[in-house]
Amino acid sequence: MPSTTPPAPAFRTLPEPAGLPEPLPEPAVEDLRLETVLGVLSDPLRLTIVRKLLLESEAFDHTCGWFGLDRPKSSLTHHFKALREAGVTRQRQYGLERRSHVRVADLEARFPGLLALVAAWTPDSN
Amino acid sequence: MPSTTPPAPAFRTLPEPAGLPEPLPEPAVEDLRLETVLGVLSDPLRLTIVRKLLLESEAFDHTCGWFGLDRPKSSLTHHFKALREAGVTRQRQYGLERRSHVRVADLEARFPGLLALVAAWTPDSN
DNA sequence: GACACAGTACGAACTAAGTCGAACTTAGCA
DNA sequence: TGCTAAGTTCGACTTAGTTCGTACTGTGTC
Repeated sequence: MPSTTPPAPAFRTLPEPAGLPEPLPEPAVEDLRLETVLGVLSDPLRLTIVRKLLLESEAFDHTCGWFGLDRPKSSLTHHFKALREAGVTRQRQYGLERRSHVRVADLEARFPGLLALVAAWTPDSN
Repeated sequence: MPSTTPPAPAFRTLPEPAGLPEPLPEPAVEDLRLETVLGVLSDPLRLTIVRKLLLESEAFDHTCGWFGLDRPKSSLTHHFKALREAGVTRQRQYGLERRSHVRVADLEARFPGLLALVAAWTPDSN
């Protein structure tokens, strides 16, 4: 065989900085529900958000604005809240900004392999 | 370590019998969409159906009645159709009966690991 | 204090999805 | 021929979710 594909890099996580604000209310790891997580990920905009966090993170967490999504702010609030309440992302308040990151370890523990599918997803056909 | 957990049994597939009727209309493997599949699996009843097919199949495919679901027939038709149109199950008409089975190979090819999550799912909490 | 800014909360309008009864279709069988 | 059973189709209703405008909250800055 000419070249072997690497095992599964998929995505990486950045180390958690010290002295972070408390996360906003979210479900505990053991309360994560597969049907809820799948439901919240069955939306292209939210898949885009999670995928971008997994593959293109430049920092530990990111504000809504960083994603460059062309939707009214109230719509974005709605989707980021849905992701957090399903347990897919964690949000922290930094002064004015509210930053999100994916709960990689928690999701891998409960639903191993799910995030790799999100990372491999592409918006358009295919 | 006392005992190593087996790699990933998860579920098995039964061989396809010869001379089956043509499958009902369904998306091709390359047309399977992650967001659609996740959406159709974000329902406890449909997760129950797919999980039961994966873990408790007694034959290659099964009728709606086999599942023992306590819902009106028109509701069941709706859910089985949703699963088929999302590409999760394949349905064939045998005389009066319409039997379903999971498209294991197709789903594993497109979304590896997804079915293992469904197989590991449990209806109530956790 | 006044302002700009990031984001939320609320609510209304709209859309998609679930639920299910009733009527229909079709195969098998007596 | 007519019954029965498996399942569909249709339509009405209900529920849940999306979208987004407007008003609001809280922080930092001048």
